[in-house]
Amino acid sequence: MELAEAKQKFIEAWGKLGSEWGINRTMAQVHALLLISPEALTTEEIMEALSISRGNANMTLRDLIGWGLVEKQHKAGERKEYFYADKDTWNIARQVAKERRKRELDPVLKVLDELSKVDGDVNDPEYKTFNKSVTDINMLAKNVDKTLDTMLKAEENWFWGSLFKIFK
Amino acid sequence: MELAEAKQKFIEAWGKLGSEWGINRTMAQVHALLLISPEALTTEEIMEALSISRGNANMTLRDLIGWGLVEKQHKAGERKEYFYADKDTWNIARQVAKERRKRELDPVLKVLDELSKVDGDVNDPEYKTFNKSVTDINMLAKNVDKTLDTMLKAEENWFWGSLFKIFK
DNA sequence: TTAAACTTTCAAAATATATTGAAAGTTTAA
DNA sequence: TTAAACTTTCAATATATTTTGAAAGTTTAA
Repeated sequence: MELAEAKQKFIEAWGKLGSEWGINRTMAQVHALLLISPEALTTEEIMEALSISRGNANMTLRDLIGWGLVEKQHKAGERKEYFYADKDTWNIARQVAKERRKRELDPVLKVLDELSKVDGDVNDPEYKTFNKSVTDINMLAKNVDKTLDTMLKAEENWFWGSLFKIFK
Repeated sequence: MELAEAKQKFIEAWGKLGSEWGINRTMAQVHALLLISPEALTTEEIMEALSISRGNANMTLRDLIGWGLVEKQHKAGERKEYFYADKDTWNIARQVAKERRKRELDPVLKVLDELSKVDGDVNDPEYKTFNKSVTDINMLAKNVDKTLDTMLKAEENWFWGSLFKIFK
C-alpha cells in the first residue's frame, strides 16, 4: 500500500471510530490528519487536505484545542497560525478520558446520587426495583470514575504494567 | 422527590448518556424504562410510557435484544409478547463492552494492523510520523482489547477487587 | 491611519439520523 | 379455513447535526 493511500485510510478509520463514539467525524479526521503530520499545518492546508470549508476547519480546530488535543503554533515572521497535535498516545487517551468524564460522567453521577436518595415504600415492587437499579448503576459509575481518576494521574508504563500484573 | 418524577429523571439521564456515547437515545430510554420495571412490559405499555410509535418501539426492542440487554417473555395463555431487561449492572456493562468491541474496536484493530505494515523511506519524516502514530495507537488499542477480554471473562468482584488492589 | 492578511461568526443549506403510522405479514384459536 | 390479535416493515416525514461561505471582525505592517 502506498503511503498516501494509507494516510487516507487512517483518516477515514479514525473518523469512523470517532463518530461511533459520539465525536464529530470531521473533528476526528482533522485530529488524525494532524497526528500523522510531522509539521504543524495551517487552516488552508487542513481545508485542502480534507476538502472542508474554512468555517468548518476553524470551528473544528477550536474544538480540538478545547479538548486539549491540538495547539496553536506561531512561526517567526509569519502571520498565519499553525496547528499541531500532541503525538503521545497515552496523553491523547488521558485527555479524552478527562474531558468526557467532566462533560458526561460527572453530570450523570450527580443525578444518580440524587436519585438514589429518593425514598419510598419498601414493599412497593416499583420502588424496590427502581432503587436497586439506580443504586447498582451508581456504584458501577463510581467505580469507573475512581478508575479514571487513577488513570489520569498515572504514568503509562505504571498503568498498563499494573493491569497486566493481574490480568495476564 | 416523587417516585414518578425520579423515574422520569432516570429515563432522561440514561437517554442523554446513551446519545453522548453513540447509542440511540430512544434505545437507551427504553432500556432505562425496563431496568426500573419490576415486571416485563408489552410494546403497548412502552409506547405509552415513552410516547413513541409502535414502529419505533418495535425496532428499538429488536435492537436491545440484539445487544443482549433485553429478552422476550411469554406469559401463559397470552398472545402478547412481554419484554424484560436483565437488571444485573455488571452483565449490562459486559454486554455493552462485548458488543462495542465486536462492532467497533475489532474493525479498527484490523485496519491498524494493516496500516502498521505499510513500509516506506525511514528518512522521510512524513513516513516516520505516520508510522509512529499508527504503531503507537495500535499498541494502545491492543491493550484496551486485552483488558476488555479479561473483563468479559471476569466476575464482577474479582475484577474490581483486583483493580482496587493496585489503584487504591 | 489604511489595507492586506488572516480569523471568527452564524444564518442558511445540506446531510444524516430517528420516528411515524398505515399496510403487510404472521400466528393462533376456534 | 377464517378472522382477530398481534408483530414487522418501510417509505414518507420530522428532527437533529453538520457544513458552508460570505460577511464581519481582528491584527499587523507600512
